[in-house]
Amino acid sequence: MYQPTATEENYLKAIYHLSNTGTKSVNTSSIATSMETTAASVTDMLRKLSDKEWINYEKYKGVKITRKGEKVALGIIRKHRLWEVFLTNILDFEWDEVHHMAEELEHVSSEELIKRLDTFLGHPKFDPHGDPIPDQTGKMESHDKFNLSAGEAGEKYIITGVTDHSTLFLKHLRKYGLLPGVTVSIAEIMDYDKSMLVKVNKDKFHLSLEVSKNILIKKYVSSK
Amino acid sequence: MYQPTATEENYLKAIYHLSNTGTKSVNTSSIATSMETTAASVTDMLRKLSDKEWINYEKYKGVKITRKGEKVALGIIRKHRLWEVFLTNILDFEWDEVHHMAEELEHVSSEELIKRLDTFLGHPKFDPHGDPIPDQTGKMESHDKFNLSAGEAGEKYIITGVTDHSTLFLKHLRKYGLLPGVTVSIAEIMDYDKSMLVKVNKDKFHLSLEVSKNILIKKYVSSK
DNA sequence: TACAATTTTTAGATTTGCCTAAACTTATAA
DNA sequence: TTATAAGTTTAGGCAAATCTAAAAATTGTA
Repeated sequence: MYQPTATEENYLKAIYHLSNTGTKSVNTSSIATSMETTAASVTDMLRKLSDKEWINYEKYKGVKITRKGEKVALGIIRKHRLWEVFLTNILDFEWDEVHHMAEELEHVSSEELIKRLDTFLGHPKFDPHGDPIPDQTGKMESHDKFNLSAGEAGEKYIITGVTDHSTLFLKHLRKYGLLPGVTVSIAEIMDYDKSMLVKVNKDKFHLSLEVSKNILIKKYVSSK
Repeated sequence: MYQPTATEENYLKAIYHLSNTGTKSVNTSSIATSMETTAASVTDMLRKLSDKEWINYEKYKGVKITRKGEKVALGIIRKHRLWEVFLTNILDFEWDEVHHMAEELEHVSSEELIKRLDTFLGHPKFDPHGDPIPDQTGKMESHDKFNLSAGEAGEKYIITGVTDHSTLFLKHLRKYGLLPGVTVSIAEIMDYDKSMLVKVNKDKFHLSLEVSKNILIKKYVSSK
């Protein structure tokens, strides 16, 4: 059993995320893009990760994360998301401010620390962006989410998350109060560009398809 | 202005601490000992720290920290001690468990994070071991402390800190409830070995000189 | 199918932080 | 005062993570 370096942890996290977007094996260049580095650097690292059995790697054939590697990745994702909850709920940061800090905090190694942080925060199931927090064994909730862009006029929904995690997008949504947990109803969907008029409390906003595609929702059901 | 690496921060912290124990300039081997590395490695690093003007370094003549370097060191010490308060007061760790975790957390870079943590914790002036926490400008309280070994029989004191920060010593004191803030009175001082009988609440303990030398106290004054 | 375009890997360097061994300074003691 | 001990620096190297440029493999297409 090896102790991954912070860099190795970041590669495994990236590979894990890329594995879950497409189903097939992940290729070098997509990792390079997501890590903002070169393909050559990725190849170097893939050999190392493979030696340590966190991935299965065959030259020119791409990468598949192993169960061991997935465990490492889920551990990091758990830490990242718990720290995000801490930063927003306890230190009052906005949801668009916490990512970078959590990227540093996630590499603090103590398991006991994260266990106690989890307890202190009340065992949260989702982070401020609506992403599920894995438990110590790596399990997490994944309640059926769909895009606001697929919602119907006249219907009422609850925001559960986002698919675009960029600061720009998160800030944009914050301006309208479009945060996880908030109830929105679709007043009207425009035929010509699929943009929509939505009602949040007493406010009405016009959302482009670009925006609604990146908001995740679930059906509204009264009382929880 | 350079951004120090975590390693550079650790060297500056060590040099700062060594500067405050003795008054003269710090030598290579004492840094090597405290960093648990070799003299050769230290020499390498001293050149780098000197280039960045965090220390004044002359070959064979030892090192003096500059005002710039002191600022870096105090920033790290501030972070370290605030995180220690967080770990003990909020996450309920014992005072002998927090050092290693704080060593990692102190290198998380966000200034805003530490500012908010400070506010959340209620602007504590001392860490769990009684060491003063520098404020944002580097200032800190340094209330006159003296060693329990210099206390007098019959007198009452309040524990304010320790000079030995080893886990072993801290655990030992915890067993007796000898923590900062606790009131102790000296019942008797043995002539032959300077060991003492102390009363803490209703309990009486025998403390060796070895132990009493490493406990810091102030005079007891009723109400506050 | 063959060759051009794309993707991936290799080769060779660089930087940071560390090491050992050897050389060099400074301090100490006969 | 000079030899030896103690402390410090230099030289040469290593591992991790990165880079650019060049070579090799794969893929796509005429």
